[in-house]
Order: sequence, then structure tokens, then C-alpha cells
Amino acid sequence: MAPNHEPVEGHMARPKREDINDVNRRNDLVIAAAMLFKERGYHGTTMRDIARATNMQAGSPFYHFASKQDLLFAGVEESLLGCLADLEAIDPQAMPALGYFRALVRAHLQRLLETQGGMVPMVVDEWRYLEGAQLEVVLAIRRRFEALWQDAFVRLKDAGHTKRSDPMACRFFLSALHGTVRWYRPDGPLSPAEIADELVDYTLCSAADVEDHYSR
Amino acid sequence: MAPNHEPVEGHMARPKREDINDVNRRNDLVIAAAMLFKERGYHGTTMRDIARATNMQAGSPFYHFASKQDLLFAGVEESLLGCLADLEAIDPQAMPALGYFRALVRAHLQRLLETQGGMVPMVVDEWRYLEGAQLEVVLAIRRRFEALWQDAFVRLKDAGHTKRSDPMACRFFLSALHGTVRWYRPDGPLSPAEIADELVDYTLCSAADVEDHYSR
DNA sequence: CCTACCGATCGGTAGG
DNA sequence: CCTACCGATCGGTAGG
Repeated sequence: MAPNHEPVEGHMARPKREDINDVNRRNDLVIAAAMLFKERGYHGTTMRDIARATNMQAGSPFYHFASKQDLLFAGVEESLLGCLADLEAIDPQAMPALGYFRALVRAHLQRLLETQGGMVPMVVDEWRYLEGAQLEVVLAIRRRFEALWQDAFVRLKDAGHTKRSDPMACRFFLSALHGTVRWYRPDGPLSPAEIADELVDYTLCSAADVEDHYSR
Repeated sequence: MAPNHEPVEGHMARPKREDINDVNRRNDLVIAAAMLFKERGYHGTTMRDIARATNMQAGSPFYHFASKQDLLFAGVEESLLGCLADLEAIDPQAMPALGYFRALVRAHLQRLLETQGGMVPMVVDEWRYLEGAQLEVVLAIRRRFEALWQDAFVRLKDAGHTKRSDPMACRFFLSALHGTVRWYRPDGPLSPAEIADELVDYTLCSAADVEDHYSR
């Protein structure tokens, strides 16, 4: 016994051999849980399911996490922060509005659809089963995420690529963006990057494009 | 004891007094269950929760439904068929493509967002917990639903109101349409009809509109 | 991390 | 529909 420390250890603690193992196993749990939550839903998944998927005994996950909710929170927070980091790594000043927007959509769909065996889609539906302070943390991250997209939309419109950049338009766009997790199949005909380009095209509205390059 | 008949009673059975009561109580259960499934998820809701919400004792819902899944199925199927009936009641021949499309979006958002105290949004997320034959039935209805929207999109493009009418574009649109259930609030500033008009505007892409009537 | 265990709850049933 | 009940399972804990 020892771990189960949410508030993380002291500063700069040089990890010893056992610590590394603990961290690895902890991470295995987060991923296995996220995958199961995605497939069967949070309440449809059992701590015993998660233990089995990680080759542990029924009570062992509680060595790493104090509760099932803490395990959900770890997965949701990690995924969301990962998404946000990807997007914030792209410099808006380094490229034109359209290129920036396309880079955002590509980065996000890559993260959403092909990270770690597909655990990230879980965040789209399952965050809502969090409560209290953990829910607040997640909502705060989501607000930063939405503000970033909102800004990108404003730039897009200022450059003449869309007719709207209001919050409602941004919401419609984000629904289409996140809706991909409900129909995307890894073995399907389109890669995440290709889907990204399709969505960018769908979202744009320049006069020139109305003369269809797209039939079918 | 008596009911609990899924395959419905004989043809044209004139309902007696008790039958009416059974039908009413059965319907109360479907609505209460759907509301709870929407709020807490299917697996996060207990048959006892549903019983309590209907002023029954713990075991009584099983007089009307053989299982929890049957109760879910009843709500999902009824909601989906209701949606489909609304849409099929609109005659495409009776109006121009744009008017038809707008009528569809309005009808659907009305059904989705303000029917029976808001039970319908449940179908967006919870149908996936169905299994076997019931799941197949629901997927079949959904295919009809999507085909209808696909046709509407083709008409929209033929009339020059969108640049795309391919299945992917239709999917993006439907995600935005159904995503409304995740942010719509009955006490919010916009009615379902107003949201419908916003979405129609967002989806259109005529050259004339690019000169923004919309700022912000 | 495993073993062994607990109290609570859950879906569902019998019998009227 | 209620009463009374059952077997199974669940989240979680103690103790090493």
C-alpha cells in the first residue's frame, strides 16, 4: 500500500523504480477505463470490468484510485488537457486565418479519433457523470476550449471565409466536429485528416465555392 | 395481473375502462423513464427511480414491462416514430426546396426540444444501450430518417442553396441539428423555431448572403 | 497489489 | 398494481 495520491507528490520527486511502475499501472487503468466507458457508458461499466481489462483483481484498482469517479475524472481531464495542448501549440500569427482553422480541425480530429486506441471519444459523452469540484474543473477547461474556437471563427470571418462567427454558429460547428466520434470507423474509407478537410470545406462559405466543385 | 403484452392486443380491440387505465399508466412509465434516462443515463437510472417517479411500488413497473430494456425500447421507438411522422407529414411537392427544408428543421426541433416535458432528447444518446432485435428496429427507423434528410439536401442543392449534398455533408448537418439537445435550455433566449431558423441560415451558402447581414 | 469480505442495491419474480 | 422476497452484483474496505 502507498499511492492513491490525487494531489500529486512533492515537487521534482525523482521517480524510483516502484514509482514508475505505479505510474504505468495507473495509466493502464485510465486507458482501460476510458475505453470501457466509451463502449458501455460510465454506469454500464464495473470496477471489476476495469480490473479484468488490466489483469488485476477486483479490489486492486482502488489501490490507485479512491473511487470510480476519480478514475473517470482522470481520464476526462487528461483527454481534455491533451486536446487543449494540441490546439494551443498552433500559432495563429504564423499563418493565414484559413490555414490556422484547418490546422486546428486537423489536430483536433487526430487527437479525438486516433489517440491511444480511441479513448478520447469518451470525453464527449461521459464527462457529464462527474460531480462537484471535478465537474467544475472539467467545465472550466471546456470554456477555454470553446473560447479558442470562437476566436478562430472570428478570424475566419474577418478574412471573409464565413458569413457568421457568432456563438451559435460556433456551437453548430463544434457539434459537427464532435459528432464525428459517433460515426467514424478506423477501418472506414476516410482518415481523420480527410474528414477534417471535408468539415473545413463544409464550414466555409466563399462566393467562389458556390459554383460547385462537388457533385454527387 | 394481466398486461405486459408487447406484441400488442388483437385487432381493433375496443378498450374497456381498465384497459384505458393500463394504457395511461404504461404511458406514464414511458415518459418518466425517458426523462430519467435523459438526466442520469440508462444505467444510471433504477427501476425503483422510475417506480417512484410514477408513484408506484418497486416491483410494479414489471406489471407493464417485462424488463428495463423493454421500457427503454418503448420510449425510443415511440420518440423516433413521432419524429418521423412529423417529417413525413410535410409535403415536399407543396413548396420550394428551401421552404421544405426550413419546415423540416422547424418541425424536428419542435419535436425534439419541446415534446412532453422534454423526453425526446433521450433518444439521441440512450438508444445505444438497446440490444438484439430491438436495436435493429431502431436502426431501421433511423435509416429512414436519414434518407429523408438526405433527399431534402439533394433538393436544396439542386435549387442552388447549398454547395454540397453528399452523405458527409448531411452527417455534419445532422450532428449540428441533434447537438442542440446538449445546450438548449427552455428558459434560454431562443425558442426552438428561432434556433431552427438560425441553423437553416448557417447551413445555407448562397453568394448573396456572404455580404454579411450578421455581425458579431 | 491480492485475499477475503461487507453492506447496499439492483433487476426481477411469486402470489395474491 | 402491492407485498415480500431472492440471487446476483456492485463499489468499496481491511489487512497484509
